[in-house]
Amino acid sequence: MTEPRLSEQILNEQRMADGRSSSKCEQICQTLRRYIGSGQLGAGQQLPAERALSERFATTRITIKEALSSLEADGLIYRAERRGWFVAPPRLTYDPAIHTHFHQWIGEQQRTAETRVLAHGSELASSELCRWMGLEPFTPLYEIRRQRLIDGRPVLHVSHHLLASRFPDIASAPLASSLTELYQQRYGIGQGGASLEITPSAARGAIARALNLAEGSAVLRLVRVNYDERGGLVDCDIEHWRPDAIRICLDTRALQPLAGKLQQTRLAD
Amino acid sequence: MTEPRLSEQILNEQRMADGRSSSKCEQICQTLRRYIGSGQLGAGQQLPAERALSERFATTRITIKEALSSLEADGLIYRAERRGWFVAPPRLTYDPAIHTHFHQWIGEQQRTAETRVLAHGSELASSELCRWMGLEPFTPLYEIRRQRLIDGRPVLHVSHHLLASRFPDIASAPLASSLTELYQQRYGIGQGGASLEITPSAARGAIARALNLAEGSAVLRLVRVNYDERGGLVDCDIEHWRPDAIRICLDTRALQPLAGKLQQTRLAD
DNA sequence: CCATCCCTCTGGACTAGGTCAGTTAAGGTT
DNA sequence: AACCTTAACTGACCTAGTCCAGAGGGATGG
Repeated sequence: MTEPRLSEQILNEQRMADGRSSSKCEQICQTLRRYIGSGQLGAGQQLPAERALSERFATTRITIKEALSSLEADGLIYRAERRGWFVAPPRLTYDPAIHTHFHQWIGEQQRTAETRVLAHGSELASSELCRWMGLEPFTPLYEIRRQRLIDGRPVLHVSHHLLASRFPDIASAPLASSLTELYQQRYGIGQGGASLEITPSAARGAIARALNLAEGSAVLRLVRVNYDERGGLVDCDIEHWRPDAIRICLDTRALQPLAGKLQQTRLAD
Repeated sequence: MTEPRLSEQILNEQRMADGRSSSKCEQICQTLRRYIGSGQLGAGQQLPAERALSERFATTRITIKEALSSLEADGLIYRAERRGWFVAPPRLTYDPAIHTHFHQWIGEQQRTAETRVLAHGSELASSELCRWMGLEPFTPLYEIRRQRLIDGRPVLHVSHHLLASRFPDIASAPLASSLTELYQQRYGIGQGGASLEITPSAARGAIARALNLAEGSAVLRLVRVNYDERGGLVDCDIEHWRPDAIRICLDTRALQPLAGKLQQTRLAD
């Protein structure tokens, strides 16, 4: 038997995982994980302060911090800047193919949504936007930066970049509600699919602040270029999600019959 | 003017970002970022040791570590356990709709690929697998754990779970090459789309070791349930990617004409 | 009733070291 | 040429604090 077999190898691994005295940091993680898993710490509940935990686990705050960061990366807990650590609520399911209104979509998952406009104004397309949207340099755009909260917790920072030519007088519109609806009702522009780019990234500056995250902590970046029903360019959304807040689900079975068409579109870009 | 305007607000922010003396950690990040951006540190090149950096930046190793971790989260650099820090190569582009063979796909992006079998053997479907694959409890499966390397660097840990009934005598097959090809040539099973779930997660145990990552560091988990051309279930892959190694791209424009069908499929599940 | 001040609690950021365990390459041995 | 030993070097992981700034609650004053 030259090949390793699961029955031997994986059992060994499990034995190791159980038997081997793992690092202190990992022990703390496991303990907290069990508390959360068993429901002794419920969703939304606050954890003891870092200082308190470091005493109870007989270690320093740095080690506790590392353990908490690790659980945070896993999406089990989240931090609220200078307020404490909390058990994370379940993730939202995001299906890029079904683009309904944010508030409706959240409502369907029995959660409450809120949108705040951070800033908005005219701009010229940056080189990155030109690449994503396939634009000429110096194309005028209109930028809208928004923050979205679920159950009172900020989970998303979006920067919308609209084709200025298609959205005259957008500044006077109500920007805190659904843009999809606004596009449809005021400009007669409907949804006709999008091209997406999903990249694990790090939060910096305004984005970190908007999401209550530390500088440089991991986020999920989602660049979304939206098209109308006739395939015309509409806008580009740069979304930064708290990594614990979502799960992206999609199904390529429906795509299959059009694979040829898709590849043509890609080559044409 | 009650609404905030980008021209004021965002410029202020930029001024702040420039003018405000940011944290030491952030300064280190920026300096290294510039070195990498300008090409003074090229892809694959090793950074000075943490101790050396802490001297040059006149700070402690903990601060340096934090800065490096932050750049790691961004995908600019990566660590090789106890060997040092290196500038990360460009990300691979992963299109879930176009499922070609791993080695071919990597080759197209001018990189070299390698696959290692870690373990394999029979198993019974876990409760999670039952949920993802829509199986009855106690369904026999065959698990194959593999590690995939690009340009010699481990970037992916996959755990394949095949329907044992469809793959008799799989243990004797060459598992280090393409499974897609094996399915087709030996079992006459082709690719007919998949359902995906993308979740930011944390690496633990064997996965962290296989990817040369620290316990609890961020990874991208991709659960992929594959179907054949007639919509029959084939297998489920649980992929854990180094977050700096990929970028997921997809296009829902091709999906649009079939949106009705997709929703039906979803409801039927 | 409401605004304001202040005080306490929280995490954020940092210093200044330490020990331990893999990795690696150079040198020596067979 | 193939193997082993060794020592230097690396990050991993840890201790034991300090100081700071934001968040929030309670007391106070209008």
